[in-house]
Amino acid sequence: MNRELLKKHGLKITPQRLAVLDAMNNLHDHPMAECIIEFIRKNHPNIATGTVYKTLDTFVEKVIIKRVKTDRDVMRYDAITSHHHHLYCMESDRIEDYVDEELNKILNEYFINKGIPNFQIEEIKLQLSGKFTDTTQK
Amino acid sequence: MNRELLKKHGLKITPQRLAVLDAMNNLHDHPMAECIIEFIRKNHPNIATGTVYKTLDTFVEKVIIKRVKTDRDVMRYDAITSHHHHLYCMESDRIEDYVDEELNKILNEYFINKGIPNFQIEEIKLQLSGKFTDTTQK
DNA sequence: ATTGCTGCAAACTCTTTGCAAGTTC
DNA sequence: GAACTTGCAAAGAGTTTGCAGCAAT
Repeated sequence: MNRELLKKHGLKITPQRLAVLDAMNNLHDHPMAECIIEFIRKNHPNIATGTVYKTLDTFVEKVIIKRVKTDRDVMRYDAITSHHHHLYCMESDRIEDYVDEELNKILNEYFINKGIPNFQIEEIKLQLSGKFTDTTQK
Repeated sequence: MNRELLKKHGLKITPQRLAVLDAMNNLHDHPMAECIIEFIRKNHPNIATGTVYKTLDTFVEKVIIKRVKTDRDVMRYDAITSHHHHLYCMESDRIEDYVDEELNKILNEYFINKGIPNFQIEEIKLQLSGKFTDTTQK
């Protein structure tokens, strides 16, 4: 539950923070701040832009969410779930998660054996660029 | 040579464009626009900020360079060389190229066999986040 | 001569900041 | 009541745009 999530990270429980978490749970497509604000304002019309940005920053700091960025556009945010990669279409600017444990295993083993000089790996993330071939636009 | 590169892409050869290309050749660390401008102004003090941005956009369009973006900061640019991945340190914000043909081969084979439903892959790129363990700060 | 490019400055977008007033624990 | 959080509005950074004049072909 969201209240416990906040408590766990030593954050005070406020309607604004709950609203941002709620938005993150409901907006699945790596929303940008603007979408999050728009979503929240439906039920909570007076929330300030600055508050949402501050809240998102706080959550990023506490690793409740992560930032995502493509080569083209503004900041987006990603609720933390399992370790996943991104499928990205340049044309539509759509981003989808891609989870593949088999791939993670291969990559982990590969780098454990090989290593990289002067670099200690903490996270391996793929960005697969290309085109979505389904018709349902998200 | 830079002049031929421009000609090949149907772009007029101008001192400003040559200067941007020269900067890209000399600045190896995925420079941001600001650094590029600063570099160029050493020899070419009157170049306009807007011109550099326009030139970079033109080059991105013609695929002479690419955009790179981390989760934190501004746009950076990357001279096109061979297919490479990125090592990225969150602390220092440093980015290095990582070239690994063996890895590319493994990834290509993996995805040729496996495929992704509703997605046609055009490019596979890794971002390896972690820490640089050498002392020479770039 | 034609087309394309540059410089300039103003405008724009997204994000951050400062602070007084209000909430949460 | 102490510490933190919010709303607001203004400022900031980075980037884009419009256009008159200039340069390249």
